[in-house]
Amino acid sequence: MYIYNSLTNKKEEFIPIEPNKIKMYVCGPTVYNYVHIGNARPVIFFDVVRRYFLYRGYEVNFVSNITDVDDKIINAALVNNVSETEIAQKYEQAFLENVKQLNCLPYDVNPHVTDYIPNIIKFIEALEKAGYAYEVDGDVYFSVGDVTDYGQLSNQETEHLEVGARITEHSKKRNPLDFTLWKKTDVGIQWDSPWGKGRPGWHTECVVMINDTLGKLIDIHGGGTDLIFPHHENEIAQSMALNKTCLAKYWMHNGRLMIDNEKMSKSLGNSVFLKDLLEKYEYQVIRLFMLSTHYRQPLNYTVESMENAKNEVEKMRSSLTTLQLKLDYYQYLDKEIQGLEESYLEAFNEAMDDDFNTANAITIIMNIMKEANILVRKQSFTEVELEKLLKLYHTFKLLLSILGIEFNIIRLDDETRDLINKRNEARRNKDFETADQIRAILQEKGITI
RNA sequence: GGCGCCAUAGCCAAGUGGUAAGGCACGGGACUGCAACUCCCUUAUCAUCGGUUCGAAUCCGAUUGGCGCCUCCA
Repeated sequence: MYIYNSLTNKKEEFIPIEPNKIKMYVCGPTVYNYVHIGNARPVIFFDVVRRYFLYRGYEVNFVSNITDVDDKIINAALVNNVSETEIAQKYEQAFLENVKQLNCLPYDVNPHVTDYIPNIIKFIEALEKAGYAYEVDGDVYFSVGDVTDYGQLSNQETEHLEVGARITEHSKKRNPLDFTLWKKTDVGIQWDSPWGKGRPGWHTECVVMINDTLGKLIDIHGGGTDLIFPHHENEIAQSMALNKTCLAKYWMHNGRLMIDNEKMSKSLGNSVFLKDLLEKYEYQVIRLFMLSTHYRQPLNYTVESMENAKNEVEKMRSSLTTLQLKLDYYQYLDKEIQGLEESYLEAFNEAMDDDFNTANAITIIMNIMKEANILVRKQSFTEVELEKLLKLYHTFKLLLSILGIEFNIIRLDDETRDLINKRNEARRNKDFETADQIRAILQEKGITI
């Protein structure tokens, strides 16, 4: 298996630190508002990464944080005249609900910054003691200059970064690239610390929570490309300073989601909340849309591409439904089979092993669908054909489930089988009125024939 | 100013040196009592120019256009 590593800018063979075990961490949202559809991309993609690892027999420990301390949360609390906790809990709940609606597997752990304040303080103290941090008037900064290789993830040279960096006039930083570890505050939520009252900066939380939940060096750290600099760069700097590790062996970054070829932003007024999209489209459609493009490419959200995905999902549903109903009708659905359609599995694995090429993986699923559709059209089936159909059915279903796409298809009971028989008989007798009546009854049960 | 990405049919999209996967939509046809579903057929030389090569969408250079990051951001 090969994974593109942002740290080296190369596809690298994936070798877990511990055989068959994977520790992965994906940066989660800051819960100051409902998440937008851009947030859904890493959520869906890394869920598929996890599902694929599980399918390949790995044990996966999947952690994603909830950032519940942040300026934006504090502002939202002030504006609405409620506590930060209230804001954070409301939007965290909404976020987790959306994640569930997207049919993502539940996270193993969702660490919260507010639960890690003592650890964060300890971590900053250790950095200070080791000479990588300095205090100025109650603020604590990380000294970027004291770390070698700063900029290796984002491929930035320190001197060039300074040109574009915004240097505030009264900056207390020794180096404009230095970032805040602890921020002295007078307003909003705050904690006591050796440096006085304040709250932690953004970049430390992830390192501390990763160290605590997963360890000092994990297999995969994921997030959007926009987090590469400065967030992930600063995580690495802290980890190198204290733990002498680059925190994660493989750094994976998904491309941005665009709306009509424009960046999604509040100022452009083109943000779309995930919750609103979920009202418009089934989760299968959203997932297929998100997975139809390779994860490192930018993905453009348009009404047209959503409709496109919707049509595809309808075809998948109808194909799988026909397949299952046929097998069920012939009392063959629950039969045990040995093995699946190996050639499709191999092709699927090959696509996914190549840096999670979901676009190609979807093509393989389409191929299965095609073969099944052709075979299932027959009027009657031999034992061999039924077995083939059953294999195709299970393979189809399995591969879809790795993409997190599942369909609930009704099971037939004897009564329904009877109805189907009666309808067939009516049609043979050209009694189309009865046939159509039965069809309507079946339709109501969710059975389209 | 620095770093980086992208440009393939109406649309989405794979392919990264050996002669353009797949899907959606459109059109034509088949099946059907009608319909839905399904099936078959049809659709591009890969932004432009130049170079390397027996051979390039794929490598190199230039140009044009679009985008991201460097400040909170998935």
